[in-house]
Amino acid sequence: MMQRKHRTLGRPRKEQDGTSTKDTILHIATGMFLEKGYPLVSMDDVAQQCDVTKATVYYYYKTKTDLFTDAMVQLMNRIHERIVVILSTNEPLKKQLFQFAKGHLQATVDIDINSFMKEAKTSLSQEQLQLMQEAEQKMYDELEHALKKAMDKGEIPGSNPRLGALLFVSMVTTGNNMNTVFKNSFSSLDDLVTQIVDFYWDGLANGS
Amino acid sequence: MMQRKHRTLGRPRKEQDGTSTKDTILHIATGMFLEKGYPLVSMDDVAQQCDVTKATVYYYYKTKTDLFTDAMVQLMNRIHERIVVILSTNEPLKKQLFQFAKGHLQATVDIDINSFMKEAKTSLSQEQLQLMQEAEQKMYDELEHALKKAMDKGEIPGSNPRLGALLFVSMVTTGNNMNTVFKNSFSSLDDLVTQIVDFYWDGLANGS
Amino acid sequence: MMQRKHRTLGRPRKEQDGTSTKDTILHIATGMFLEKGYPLVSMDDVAQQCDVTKATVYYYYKTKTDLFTDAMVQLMNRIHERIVVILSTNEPLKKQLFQFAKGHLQATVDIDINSFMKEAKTSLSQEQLQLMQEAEQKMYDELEHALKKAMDKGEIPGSNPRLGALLFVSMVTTGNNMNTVFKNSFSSLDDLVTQIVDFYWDGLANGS
Amino acid sequence: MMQRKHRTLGRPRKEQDGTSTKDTILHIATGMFLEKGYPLVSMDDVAQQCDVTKATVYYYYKTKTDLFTDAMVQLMNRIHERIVVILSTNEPLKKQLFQFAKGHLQATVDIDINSFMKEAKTSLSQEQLQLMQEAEQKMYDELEHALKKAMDKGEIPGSNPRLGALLFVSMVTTGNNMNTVFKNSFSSLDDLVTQIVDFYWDGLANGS
DNA sequence: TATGAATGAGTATTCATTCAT
DNA sequence: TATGAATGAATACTCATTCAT
Repeated sequence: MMQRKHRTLGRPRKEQDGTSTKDTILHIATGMFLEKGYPLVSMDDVAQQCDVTKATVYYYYKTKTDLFTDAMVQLMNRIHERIVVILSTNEPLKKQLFQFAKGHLQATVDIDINSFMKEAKTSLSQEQLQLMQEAEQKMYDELEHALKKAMDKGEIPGSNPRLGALLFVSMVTTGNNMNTVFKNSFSSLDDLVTQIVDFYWDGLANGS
Repeated sequence: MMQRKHRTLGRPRKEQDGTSTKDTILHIATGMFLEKGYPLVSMDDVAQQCDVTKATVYYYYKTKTDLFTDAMVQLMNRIHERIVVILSTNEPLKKQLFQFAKGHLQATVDIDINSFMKEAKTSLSQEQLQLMQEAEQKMYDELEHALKKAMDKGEIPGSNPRLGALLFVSMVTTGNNMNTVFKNSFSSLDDLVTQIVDFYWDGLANGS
Repeated sequence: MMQRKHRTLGRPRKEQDGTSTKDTILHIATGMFLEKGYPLVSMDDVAQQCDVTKATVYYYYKTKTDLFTDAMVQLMNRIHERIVVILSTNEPLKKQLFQFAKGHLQATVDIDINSFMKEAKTSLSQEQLQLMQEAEQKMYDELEHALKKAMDKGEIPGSNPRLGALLFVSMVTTGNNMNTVFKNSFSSLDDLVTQIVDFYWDGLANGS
Repeated sequence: MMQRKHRTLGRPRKEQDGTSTKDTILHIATGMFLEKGYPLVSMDDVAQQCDVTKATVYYYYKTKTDLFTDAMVQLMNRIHERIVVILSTNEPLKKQLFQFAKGHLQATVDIDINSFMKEAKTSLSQEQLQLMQEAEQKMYDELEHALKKAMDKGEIPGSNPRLGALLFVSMVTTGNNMNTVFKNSFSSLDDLVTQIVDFYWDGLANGS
């Protein structure tokens, strides 16, 4: 009862666990934005979840849109890195796609980038939007590049690689939502992922 | 206390253009929700766009979530009807899919049902959520049914028709967003739709 | 204790005394702005003084600057009317000036228009500033006009009437502040007003 | 814990340009207060303009009101000194007044002491208010003294010298504001100053 | 059927101030 | 001497909702 009801004024010592306050905020905020969407996350909420005051959040991020932009860009950069790692192996493309999809679906949160971009468009500054779009592009670029390489190698027939990249991400994202819509149809995550990748690979008309 | 304006009995009042106030509100609100998303549309906004007072909106819709639910359910029902019409023809499945996709892309607004449901989840009552989910299911049911029929007829090989339905909608929806991401790649709407449906049909590995 | 701790929700009856809520707010706000200056009056303060909620204040005045502008313009209009009344008599100019000065000094509050304009300049919109400046000009115009007429009639020698108007108001305003600075020197308000008008009339070098 | 940079003992540290940090802050803050008024200048603003951190400002000035008081007192002292210099010459009073007025008007900023005192009154401590008022009085004392001397010498007729001092300052200050109200009427600063001093000297009824 | 007036709870943001280093 | 981190309280403004008419 006497421990930390009222936090002491001024500056307490740095976090014990080595993570800076700024990173903590960014990390927690990212999760909240993903879970509830930009408009439904208030700075109050973020501060409370981070166990700091709102003023502290504002000390590190000048506006809510700044926090959001930072969170999203950093998130997309992390995804990008994962993509790079996966796609830089010598595995066949289909296996790489499987790994990417599985990783995406394993993330507890539902990362629907498109819906985020839309939500944000109304609120973000031009500059912030551009930052996010650049990070987004980088992700797709990587996938597109891998598809193109596979086409060049003859691994898959030639077609529009950009479209292929976008559609793949959209299908994987949909897989995430499926849990909600009809969870009981798939025995395991692997099963779901396999089916999605197969579908992507073979289309409706060429299934086994 | 008795000053109500004289009014023809029995017949609901109509505006000059034949639409009732209630319908006008629902119609306009639908558009606004689609354009900006649930949290960014205020009852004030709706009232203003409808050229009535906020109180009038509340006269017809008890809460904002009621308005939203009604709007979305009605929208999905309309889409459902359209699907029914398209899928009840004797055309080959692929052509039907093309027609559906094209209709979807022609709608100026970007109907990303999944992101909508997520946005709303926090705010809606259990009952309202269920209403919306039922309407959503009905849409997918129809598509799924058509896929199953095509499988039965041997038009396409057998596979998970539910998954097929979901993925098709996700791909078409993605097509809507493409304008933003890389607008310049397609000569026309038909071109885009064709490519998406082809991709859906043949997959990555079976392109022409 | 049970009477009006929590004011009932919804809309209570119109004010008993016939003044509309909007007027009450404007009136009270005017006094507060005059007393403390624009930045030191918060919308919360205003609401509290008016015994309504902040939301009610915003119901009538969309922004704080709107409220301020309205308050100042209305105030200057009132002063303008008083000037018109006083200057439209057939009394000699000096007596008219005396009456104006006395009325100004009798107002409990210290109306230092110049300082208000300065304070406001940072916060107001171009449009709002213009509204205030127009109201201000109208006041000075009236005085200037009276001076010019007196010059034409030969009541006073010709000189810059605009400058004369501005300086007169500045001197009268200073009289208001004198209470603070050296209150004990004047036996009565009439005494102070007389001395100021005399000074204005005769200057430093032509005193009795 | 011992890492203080080596430092010459005894002599207070100076910036390259010879002004101490404390003086820099005071100087810059003075300008900001004059330009925007007490409430509209934040400690953050001051720190930023001074290119130090807020904590540094607080290192030298315990509170914002302290900073303000110091700034204003020092400013009034400087003005006082200037008055002393001007009034201690053997020039005729009218010429001295002209010089004072011109100096006042040349200062880019609009020093309306009265409005400043009012703005501050709510925030300052009793002690701080007294400090400022003393500095203010000293200024007026000097002018009053000069007027009295001129009366004693018969240079001007006898009248209330305190009132004369106050009104003079008020008229000169008004001159400063005139730029805004009707800028185009005066060919030059000298012209404006001359007219004001003439008006002060001769009054409305004794112009040339 | 429709509305004007009012509200309580929130939302983003700012600010003076403190304190350990 | 100087600062980076943190805070509590305020500030302007919004919004879903209610109710008497």
